[in-house]
Amino acid sequence: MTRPRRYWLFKSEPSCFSFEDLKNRPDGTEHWDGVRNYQARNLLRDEIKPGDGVLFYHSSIPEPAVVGIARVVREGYPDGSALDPASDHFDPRASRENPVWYMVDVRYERPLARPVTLAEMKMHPELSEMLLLKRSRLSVQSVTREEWECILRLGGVETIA
DNA sequence: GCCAACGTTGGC
DNA sequence: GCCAACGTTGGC
Repeated sequence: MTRPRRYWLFKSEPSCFSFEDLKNRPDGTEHWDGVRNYQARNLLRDEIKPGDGVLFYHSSIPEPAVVGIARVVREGYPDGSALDPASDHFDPRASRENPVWYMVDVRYERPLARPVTLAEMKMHPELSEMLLLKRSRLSVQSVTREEWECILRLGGVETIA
């Protein structure tokens, strides 16, 4: 297990797709599709690379929290759900020539020994600059190495060396 | 369920 | 290019 080069936080509503759901995938991987925000799209298309670390965050629940760690296993490629009229994420502007939206693949790595809640993050001085606390709606966002290590520590996980 | 924040759309 | 209207997200 190598140390990730860069770190990210991916949000998901567990009623839609949870960390457990990722764990239960036959190969532990999932296409991170359906992201429909340009800033997040740019990260998925251009910045997020295999080997990068992902904090898996559960949103829109009574106690929002980072619950586990995943790993990027495939870099950005066109999000086919935008082309599928049957998909909730269908976008008539997207085409094969101009995919508009991108996704990456992530793989389950490990749960935190205990979830790190949003309330806890808000109280921790080291995390006061986290994008999560400033731009709560951005569903894919960067995390600094210091923030990553702080959250793993709070979550009872030894830093991946 | 409410509401603030914020991204997108479209008229001008 | 501005900005009002509108839609969505997400914490509470």
